[in-house]
Amino acid sequence: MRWRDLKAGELRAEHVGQRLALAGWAARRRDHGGLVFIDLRDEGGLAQLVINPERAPDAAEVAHGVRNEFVVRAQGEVAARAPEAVNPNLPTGEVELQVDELEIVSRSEPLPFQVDEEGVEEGTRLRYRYLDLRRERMQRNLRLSATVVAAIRRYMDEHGFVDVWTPNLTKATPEGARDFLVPVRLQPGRFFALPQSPQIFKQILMVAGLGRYYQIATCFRDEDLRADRQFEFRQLDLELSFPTREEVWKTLEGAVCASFEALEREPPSRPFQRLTWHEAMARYGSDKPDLRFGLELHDLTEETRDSEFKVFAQAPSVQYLTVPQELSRAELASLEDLAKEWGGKGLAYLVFDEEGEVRSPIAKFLAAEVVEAVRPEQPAATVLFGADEAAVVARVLSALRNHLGRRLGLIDETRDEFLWVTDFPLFEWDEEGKRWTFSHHPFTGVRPGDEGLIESDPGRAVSQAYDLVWNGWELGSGSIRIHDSALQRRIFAAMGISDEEAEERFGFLLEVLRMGAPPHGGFAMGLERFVALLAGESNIREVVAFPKTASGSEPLSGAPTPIAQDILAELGIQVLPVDD
RNA sequence: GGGGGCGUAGUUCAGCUGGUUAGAACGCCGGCCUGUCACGCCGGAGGUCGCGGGUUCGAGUCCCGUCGCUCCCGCCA
Repeated sequence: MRWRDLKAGELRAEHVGQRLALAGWAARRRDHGGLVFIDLRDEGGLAQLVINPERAPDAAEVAHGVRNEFVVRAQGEVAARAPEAVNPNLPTGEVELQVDELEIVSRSEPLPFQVDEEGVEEGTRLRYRYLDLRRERMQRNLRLSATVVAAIRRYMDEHGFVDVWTPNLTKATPEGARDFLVPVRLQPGRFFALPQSPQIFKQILMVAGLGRYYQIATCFRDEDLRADRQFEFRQLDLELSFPTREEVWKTLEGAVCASFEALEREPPSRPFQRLTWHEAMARYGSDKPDLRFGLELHDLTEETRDSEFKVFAQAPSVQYLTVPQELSRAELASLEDLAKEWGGKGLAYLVFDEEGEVRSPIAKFLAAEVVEAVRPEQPAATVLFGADEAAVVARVLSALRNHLGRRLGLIDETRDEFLWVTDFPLFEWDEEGKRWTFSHHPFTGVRPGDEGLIESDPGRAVSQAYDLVWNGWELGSGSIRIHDSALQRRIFAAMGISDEEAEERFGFLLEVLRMGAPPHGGFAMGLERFVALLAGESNIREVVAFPKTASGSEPLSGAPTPIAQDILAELGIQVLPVDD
């Protein structure tokens, strides 16, 4: 016996007159005492079953006992609905199945929430994820995700990239994110780490002569979770030998556009825009600016160096952005709260009214030239200032810019702005460790000509790293790598890693680089972020089948759990109390 | 590690300056109903107000602690 001859959602006028079987879940039952209607749902959609006691008394008896989310199988004849009975809201709305036989295949307890209900708390949804995933939105997101992955694979395969599986049990790397560790029974006291990324392996594959590698790679990072961060996530990981940056970018642009096309959407225009990191920081205060709106930052450090307003005069950086309307006192107060939340000490502002008159607590301290320098072209505007360390100013004004962009409706939601941010600094200063550390990862190439700066002026050295940004979301990053062992050692040395230490941690990589390493470079794009944006979701949990909560547990299974003493003992592990 | 928000029926929520028996909708159970599609009508069950402590004659409401969920900062090579 076939369970079904057709998916419920595929029932159409062309099937009228056919006898066939449908199977699925009873989404709703409308029991008129005599006639019973059941909305049958399966992976294809909804179709209406009609059970008429005059036609099928046994089936009607069964139908009265059907409840929401029972699994049922119905056999009958497809019939056209009377014109007044057509449901224009359903693709199957012109037809229905006149049921002869109805069978309850599987019963269901009353559900903790209704499948068609909106707004159920996420904790409840995750606890009963199998019910949550029955919902149209989640079905759509999982299918969209599969379509995108298939499109990316097809694109990579067609462009000569070899899909290579790299290990999930790898060597712990003390740098970077915290590792998830895996004990080994055969070697008690030793641990594998789950990969934060296949970075080193893909570089080794280039030395091995693969030429072009890619993988849909699962990565693990034991860091705090966010709307756009999970413990484990997938990335489109790729690497090329003898590439230019443009070739890497072209590959990613191709994979992105192939994804749009697979979803039958207008792909973004190529090549994507490019900004250097310095430009991005200067104009937007962010290395992942949302380019769908303006509100650019402007520098005022020079003009306020000798200002009577000490806050400005003493600040290493003074910048401002101009909001094209008069903001109220209350709005300014809430913006100040936001500024403080992001590390600012306060929020200085000038409000220009319709007549161009200035209203501000600080106006009297500012030289007339300064006020004139920031005076907006149109009256009725507010100028917001940041004055602090350059990094703090950037962070605060960028947060204000994003907030105001949304709040004032400046964002054109119909636009898609893809952006390459290039020329990141090679190092950044680690205030805590009082040393230079890499800003991307330690294998990132140096801009040709900047090698001398590694020792003489590390902060000014520019890397060959680049990020891909879509509407203010960082999709991923990559770089042209170091393929020279000696240069790699200099990078380690600049970060205060001794030769011995470098040998201990990365010796195998240094060795690889000594045996005919071709120039290489690549990229890693976060798949869940990409898919979430394509799906119009602002949280990647909405495109992950079984995500972890923000506190790092998985409500359906209850993981993680404690492990029995005897099992731990076999691994040579003793659990100590952890103080928070 | 830090800051903000939320927690009342199975679900989504209401519940005022502390005051009698904590309400609504949907869902669930029973009854009626032959063209509904959020079917309709009648009736019913269902609550440790997250948990613990405190203040008070009296706490869903105020205070302290704690747990869970969530957003953000730090962190995320």
